[in-house]
Amino acid sequence: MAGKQATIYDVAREAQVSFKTVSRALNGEESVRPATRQRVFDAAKKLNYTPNRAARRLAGSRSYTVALFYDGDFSSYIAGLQLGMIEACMPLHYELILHPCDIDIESPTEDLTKFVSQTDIDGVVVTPPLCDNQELISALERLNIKHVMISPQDHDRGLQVYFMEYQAAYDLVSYLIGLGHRRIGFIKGDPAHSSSRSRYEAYKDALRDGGLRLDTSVVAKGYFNFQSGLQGARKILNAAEPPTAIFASDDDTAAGVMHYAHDAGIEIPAELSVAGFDDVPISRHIWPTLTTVRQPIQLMGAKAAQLLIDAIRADKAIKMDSIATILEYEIIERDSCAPPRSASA
Amino acid sequence: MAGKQATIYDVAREAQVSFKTVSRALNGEESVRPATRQRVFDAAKKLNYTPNRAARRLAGSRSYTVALFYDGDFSSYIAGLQLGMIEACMPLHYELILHPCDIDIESPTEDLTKFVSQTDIDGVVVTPPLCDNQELISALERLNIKHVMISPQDHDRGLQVYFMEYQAAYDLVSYLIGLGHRRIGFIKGDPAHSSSRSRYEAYKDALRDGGLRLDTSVVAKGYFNFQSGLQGARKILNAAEPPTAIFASDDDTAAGVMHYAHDAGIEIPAELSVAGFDDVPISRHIWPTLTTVRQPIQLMGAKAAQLLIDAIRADKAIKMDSIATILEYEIIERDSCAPPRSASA
DNA sequence: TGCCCGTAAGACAGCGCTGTCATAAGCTAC
DNA sequence: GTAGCTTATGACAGCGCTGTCTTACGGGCA
Repeated sequence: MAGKQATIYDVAREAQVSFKTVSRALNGEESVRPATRQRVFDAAKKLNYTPNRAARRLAGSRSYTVALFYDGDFSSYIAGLQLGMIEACMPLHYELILHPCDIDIESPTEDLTKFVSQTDIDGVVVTPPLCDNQELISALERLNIKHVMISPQDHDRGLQVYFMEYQAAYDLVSYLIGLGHRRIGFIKGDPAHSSSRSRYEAYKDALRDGGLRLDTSVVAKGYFNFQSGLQGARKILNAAEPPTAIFASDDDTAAGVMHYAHDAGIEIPAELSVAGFDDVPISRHIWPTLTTVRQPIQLMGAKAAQLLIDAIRADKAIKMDSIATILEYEIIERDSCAPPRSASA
Repeated sequence: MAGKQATIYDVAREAQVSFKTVSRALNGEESVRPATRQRVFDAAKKLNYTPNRAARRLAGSRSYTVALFYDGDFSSYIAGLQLGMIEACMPLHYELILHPCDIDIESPTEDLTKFVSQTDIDGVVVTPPLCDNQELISALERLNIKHVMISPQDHDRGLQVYFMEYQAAYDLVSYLIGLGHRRIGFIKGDPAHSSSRSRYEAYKDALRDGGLRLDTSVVAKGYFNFQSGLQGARKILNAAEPPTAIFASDDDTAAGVMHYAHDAGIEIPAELSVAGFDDVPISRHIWPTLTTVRQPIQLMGAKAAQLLIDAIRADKAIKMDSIATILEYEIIERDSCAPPRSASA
């Protein structure tokens, strides 16, 4: 049954090295010969060894714990990042703590400072829009807390994981244009998120490159949620000259657009094409199924955690060269987009 | 910044006793003179002392960590439980670990045994369907690991948190009958979950009590997912005598039903009423919005964590009698249900 | 051949607590 | 006043690791 948990001494005996060497090998420190390292790994595996977290924390200056710092609801986006992070943390024997930033009560920076001093974490993954909060990022740098940003605006500073948002949005709008749409509406994302801006820029650029002109009467503000979709659709579809397609900045917003269209008796995709962004589960469950861009969310979480832990370890161990990890996206064609009626007629 | 954390030695010096006496006083052990105890408390307070958890864990027998044990996807149901648990654990200085049970690779019992031996957790919250796995629950009892079950089948064994599933489902079906429906279809939940059975029983009982007869040609199997809804709807709506309403065992399934109906050109709710169960976000985003039963998921998580930690702390007497927390549910009326056409005509 | 130096591995001292045992202090009973 | 007991307090040894210092080894170079 549960037997006794193997200790570092057991592994040391098995691998015929001192326990300190086991510690070094397992923590990815430099000065261990590859052959020795392998022996240690084999022994650890054979004994099914897991380091005792309490002991590591007590003895070391590190806590072997990283945090996921987010703001707002625990959305499926955050859930996906969390799963990816757990996946990456587990084999490296790191723990993950979730930290919802209580932005209503105090500034993110204060909240973070308090949190870090209380929990003694080694690093943090910062999600949008917090990763674009200059004050917060500066505080992290000042406190010398390792951090990885997810999809930040500024790609030249710090550790980060992102994918080509602009390019993805550009491709999606181009796809709609390719379908024959000449009037394409847009619902913006939350202005606090930098990706909102890049998606909007991509939309404008794709229109221009497709020979179409920007008409702000079919552009609505939004906040990456269902409500925004509802309201944005109301504005856009009641414009003097309504569009034949709407690109919503995320899937929840797109769901809102579709909801409004259904209520108004507008057929999708015959009368209106709708495209979203993210590929969260709802995009598959909604009717008709939603054409969208797949963000590799879980993978981003995993990469972020890896990058973070590498950085933490690099303080005294193997140095990592990569600063940014750029991931692939994919346009998922489903049923909510089709050529406009005028084109097919 | 965060100053240096005071240790037990600092408190001992301040209170002019040995550090062991501090430990005793602070842990509420018997043999400490009241005056001494008071001195220790005052000193601890003055220095703003908090015991170091890593050290306690290492030296003592407890880990101050609990786990959430689940099987399958990280659904919004699990996410809700997690949030509730975090909420309850934080103020009690307990940590939460997520543990997805790798049911494909090995038996839940093996997986759990390995997990427990590796992580040294003090307790675990077990979600459906794992909480109905007799072997697993017996293993927990045998290993003397404190555990709380969420919505288990057997309400007479162990610690648990649940709400009146049967009653809720009964009420929902009665509501449909009250609307005038005489033929009501049903899509079952995953047979591995005990709640699937109670929902089905409730459906049958409500039909009977409403003077309707059970017709298995409008009952379909299901697995608490979108696909099941799609398939179940195909079977039920193509029956010789299709129903005017369908009660799906959960919201995802209901979303599948609605999807199929839309594809088939069946109007909701004019031609078909659809009801779900759970009140997950999709029920509000789908069109039309879904009538469902709200489970207090997050609250269940919080209560479960509380119950668990209480049990851990009260370790002295191992109580085998069950302690249950029963929570309230609520029927949420939205747009997917209406009187059947025949009744309104 | 001998010296220097870099690299791999070991020795050892804690980290801040808890558990166990030993001891000092107090208290009763004669 | 002292044996015989209870109760309060202290001493001490770890828990299983990490950090730092030290040593053993081997290769390059004059």
